[in-house]
Amino acid sequence: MKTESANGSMTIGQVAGAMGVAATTLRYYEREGLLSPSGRSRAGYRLYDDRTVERLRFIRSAQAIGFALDDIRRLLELDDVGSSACRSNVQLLLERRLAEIDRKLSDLKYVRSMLARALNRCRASAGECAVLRELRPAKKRSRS
Amino acid sequence: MKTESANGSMTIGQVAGAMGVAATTLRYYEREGLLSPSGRSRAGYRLYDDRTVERLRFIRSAQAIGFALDDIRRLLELDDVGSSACRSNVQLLLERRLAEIDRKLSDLKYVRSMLARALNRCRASAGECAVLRELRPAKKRSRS
DNA sequence: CTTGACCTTACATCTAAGTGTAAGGTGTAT
DNA sequence: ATACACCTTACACTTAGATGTAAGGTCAAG
Repeated sequence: MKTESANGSMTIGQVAGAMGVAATTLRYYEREGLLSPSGRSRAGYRLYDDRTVERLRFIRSAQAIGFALDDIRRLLELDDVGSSACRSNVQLLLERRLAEIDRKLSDLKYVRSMLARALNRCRASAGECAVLRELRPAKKRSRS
Repeated sequence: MKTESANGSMTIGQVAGAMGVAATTLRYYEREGLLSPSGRSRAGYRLYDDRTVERLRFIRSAQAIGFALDDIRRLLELDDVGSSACRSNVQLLLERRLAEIDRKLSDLKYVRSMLARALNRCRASAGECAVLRELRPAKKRSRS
């Protein structure tokens, strides 16, 4: 197998390796209509180009923040229709999604502040815990 | 059933109604060790107080931004040990989680910018689409 | 010209997070 | 005292998002 990846055609394994996902996952995404290879080799191997990689990055990011593949597919379809199709409901859907993202953003900030508060309480309390002291026998404690 | 909810004891249905989750989901969370009722009535009904509601809010927020219940349980456990337990690994875990949240934050910003860009393209393109014009027959278009 | 890493399809299985169902107890309003 | 909304447990089922398995084709290297 040619190990070219800067070019516009990489195999499923190369994409998978580059993006840290399983090749089977890419086939799964294809079945679900999220990500098609740009073409096939004579032997039937899937061939991907750089646009596909970008698309995959979007999918994984959207997934990481809690979007279902089904939602993500719809978002990608919006992008796919390009400038040619009707826009009235597209706009509406995008606006709803942005609002949803902003809700997630505030959830994220809420959870973050909870954890940060816990971490502060943790750091504030007495410097070291008993177990940790046990593990470092020779070091004398600086402040009683 | 007494319909008191400002007090420190509400039934599962009241909590569920207030938070917009199914009562069965609360029982499920209990089985999974995320959320216990503060007590039981003589008849065996679960009774929840305001702290439980706060906890539920955290669970739902964390879930919304893509954390698994399993992770959330661990985070809640950190909080539960309070100031009494050993802290060495707790601190480490909190720091890792905060880093993860910050990663999610950048994913969120990335996806948000993609959608916002799409929305802008959408708004910029020709004002109205054909279907929308069809639907409003009597209104003359202001800028040909 | 065969070995071994990679690819193909099709189908079965797994996990997380619920949801549904059955069979029964509770509490209060009429 | 009975209807009705709500609660209980226990267990089966569902859905999303993969993962694993079987049976085979492809290709560069030795």
